Amino acid sequence: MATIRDIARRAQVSVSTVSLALNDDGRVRPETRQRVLEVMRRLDYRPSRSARSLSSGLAYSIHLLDPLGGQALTSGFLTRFVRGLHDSARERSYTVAFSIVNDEREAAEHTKTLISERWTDGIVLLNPSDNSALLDLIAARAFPYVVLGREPEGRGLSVDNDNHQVGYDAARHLIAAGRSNLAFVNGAHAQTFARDRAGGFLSAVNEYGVTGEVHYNDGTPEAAAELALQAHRNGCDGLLAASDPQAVAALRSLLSAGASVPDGVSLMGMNNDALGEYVDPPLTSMDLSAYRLGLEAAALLLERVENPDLQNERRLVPHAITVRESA
Amino acid sequence: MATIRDIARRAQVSVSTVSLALNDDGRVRPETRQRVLEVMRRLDYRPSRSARSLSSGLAYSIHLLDPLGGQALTSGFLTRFVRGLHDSARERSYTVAFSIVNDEREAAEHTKTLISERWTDGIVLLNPSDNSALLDLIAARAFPYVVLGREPEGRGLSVDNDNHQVGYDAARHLIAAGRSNLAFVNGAHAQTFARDRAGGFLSAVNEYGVTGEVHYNDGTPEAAAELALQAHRNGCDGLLAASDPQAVAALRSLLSAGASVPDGVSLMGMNNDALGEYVDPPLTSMDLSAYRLGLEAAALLLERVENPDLQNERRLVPHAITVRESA
DNA sequence: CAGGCCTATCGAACCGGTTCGAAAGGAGCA
DNA sequence: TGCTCCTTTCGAACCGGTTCGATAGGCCTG
Repeated sequence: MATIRDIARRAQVSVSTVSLALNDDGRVRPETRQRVLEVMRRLDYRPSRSARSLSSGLAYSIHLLDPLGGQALTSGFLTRFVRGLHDSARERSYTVAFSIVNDEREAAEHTKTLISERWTDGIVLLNPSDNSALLDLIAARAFPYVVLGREPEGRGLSVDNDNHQVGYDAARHLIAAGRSNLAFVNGAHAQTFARDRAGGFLSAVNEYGVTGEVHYNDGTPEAAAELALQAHRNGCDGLLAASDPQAVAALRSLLSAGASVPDGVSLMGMNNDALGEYVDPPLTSMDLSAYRLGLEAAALLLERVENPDLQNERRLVPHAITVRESA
Repeated sequence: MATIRDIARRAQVSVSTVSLALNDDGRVRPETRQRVLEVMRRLDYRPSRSARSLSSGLAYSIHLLDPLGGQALTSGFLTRFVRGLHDSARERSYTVAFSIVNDEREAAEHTKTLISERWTDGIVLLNPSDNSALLDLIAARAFPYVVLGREPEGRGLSVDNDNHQVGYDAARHLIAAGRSNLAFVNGAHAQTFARDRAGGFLSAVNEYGVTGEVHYNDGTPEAAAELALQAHRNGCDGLLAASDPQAVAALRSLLSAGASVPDGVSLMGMNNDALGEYVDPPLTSMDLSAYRLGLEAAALLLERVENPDLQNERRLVPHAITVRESA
C-alpha cells in the first residue's frame, strides 16, 4: 500500500507538501497540488485512518450506547434513528459503532474504556434516566455526547421532539374529529417525555372543554389492550397510544369488544412504525421524525467534536400526524 | 492523559519494557512487571487505541455491511445475530461498526474505502447474492470477511444453518403431529437457503409418503396470507412458513377462513421471533440460533484476522424446534 | 538597489504505541 | 579465570500521517 512518503517521492515534493495538498490547505500552489493529486490517483493512494487518528487525536467514529440489552436495534423507531445517525456520520466520513450493555455498572465500565482509550469521539445516549450515573461520568470528563430525549440536568447536547406539543397536537386531532371523551395510553410516569406529552394532551383537553384521562403504564401491548378495553367501557371515543405496537394491541381489543374504528372510536398511535400500514383500518400515527432525530444527533455531536465551545444545545425536531384511517 | 513514556519514567524502566510488561511478554521479570503495572494503576493509564492501531496494523473493529438499506437492524432474526456479533467481538476487545448501503455501486465504493483506508479488520456480509461483485472485490484483495449464509463460490468463511436439515426437521415435525398434506410457504427461489430448505422438506415428504408442496414467494406477509388460504382450500393440514411474520399472517388468514389451529391445521414459523409468543395460539417455530450465528461469525472472522492461513471454513450452527401450541 | 514582505515548500518533531537487535549482567562450565 | 549462554532490559527505528518553524525565492516599495 502506498504511503504519503511514496507519493512525495514520486511527485518530487516533500511529505509535508503532500499532506497539505491532500487536506487542501490554500497554501500549496495549484499546479503542485494537481501534480500530487495525480500521483495519488495513479497509485490509488488512501491515507491510513489509524495514522490520521494518532496524529489528529480523533477516532473518526461515534458510538451508540444501547443500555437495555439491544432495544435500539429492535424497535422501528430506533431503527430509523440509527439510520439517521449513520447517514449523518458517514457524510462526514465518520463511522458509527455501537455497544450493548446490560446494566449501569457494565455501562460505566465500558464507557470509561471508550473514553480513556479513545475508541471514539463522541457518545450517543438513548433516553437516559433522570439521575444517570453514566451521564455524570461522561459529563465529568467533558467528553462529547448527545442524548436522544431530555438531558436531565439541562446541560450538554440533546435532540428531541417538543413533547408537550406532541401531546397537544394529538389530542387536538382527536377533538377535531369530533371526539369528546379522550384517553391516552401513555408510557411510564418516570419518563420525562411521557409526562410532557401528558401535559400537552391535558392542555388541549382543558382548552377545548372535553373529557380526557391519562393512563401511565409499562408500555407493553398487553397493558394497552387492557387499558383500551377499560376506556371503551367508560365511553371513550378517542384513544391515543404511546406507540404503534400499543395502538395495534388496543385496536385488536377494541374490535373484539365490538367497537368500530374509526366510526365509534378514533384511534391514534405514535412513531409511525411500518406496521401501522398493515392493520385494518390502517393506523393514524404521530410521526416523531426518528430519522431526522438521528441525523441531527450525529450532526450536533460532530459539531461539538470539532468545536469544544459548543457546550449546551437542545435541538427540537418537528413532528407531524400521518393520517390514515383509524383517526 | 498518561502515556507509555510517563509510565516508563515513573517506573524507572524503558518504554519498551513497559510495552512488554503491558502485553505480558514472558520475558520481563515478574517483580518488574508488577512495579510497572502498579504505576499504571496509580496513573489510571490506558493505552491509546489509535497508537496501537498504527503500529500493529489492526483497527480493532469489525464491520457489518447491511446491503438493503437497514434490513439488519429491522428483523428480529438479525437483531439477535447482531447481538451475537457484538458480544463475541467485545469479548476480544473489538468494536462492531456498521454501514448501510443502498445498492451494489455504493456498497463497492464504500467497501473500497473501508479496506484501503483500513477502517476495519474484517467485514460481515449478510446472505450475499449468487454472483456478488462486492464479494469478488473483497476476496480479490484477500481481505478478511465472513458471510452469513452460503458463500457462493464455496471459498472463504461462512456461518450458516444446515438448511436442508432445517426443512427436513420441520416437515418431520408436522408429519409426527399426524399431518399428511403439507405446504411450505418458502422464501424466494433465488435464495440458496430457500432451495436447500425446500429440498429437505421434500425429502421428508417423500420418505414418509405424505403429500407436500413448496410455494416460493417474495417473503411478504401478504404473500403468506394468500398462499395459506389457497393451501387451506386444497386441504392442507400442515403449513410451514419461511418466517414468523409470514406465519402470523398465515395464521390470521387461516383463522378468518374458519380453519382451526392447531386442530385443523398445524402451523409452524421460522426464526423464533418474539412476536410468536404473543399470538393466539402461540406459534411453534424453528429456531435458527441467530445469536449463536452472530457469535460464531465474529469469532471466525477474528480467527481469520489473527491467522491469515485460515482461508476456508464453513461453520454450521444447530437449529431446534421451539414447540408452542400452533404445531 | 537594498530592505521588507509574501508565497510556496521543506525538514524535523510529534502523536503513542510495538518490535528488533544489541547489550549488560549473572550463572554454569571447562 | 575465561568462555559461553541465558535472562532481562534498553535504545532506536518504525507505523503513516499532521503541523510548526524555518527558509528560499520573487515581488513590491522607497
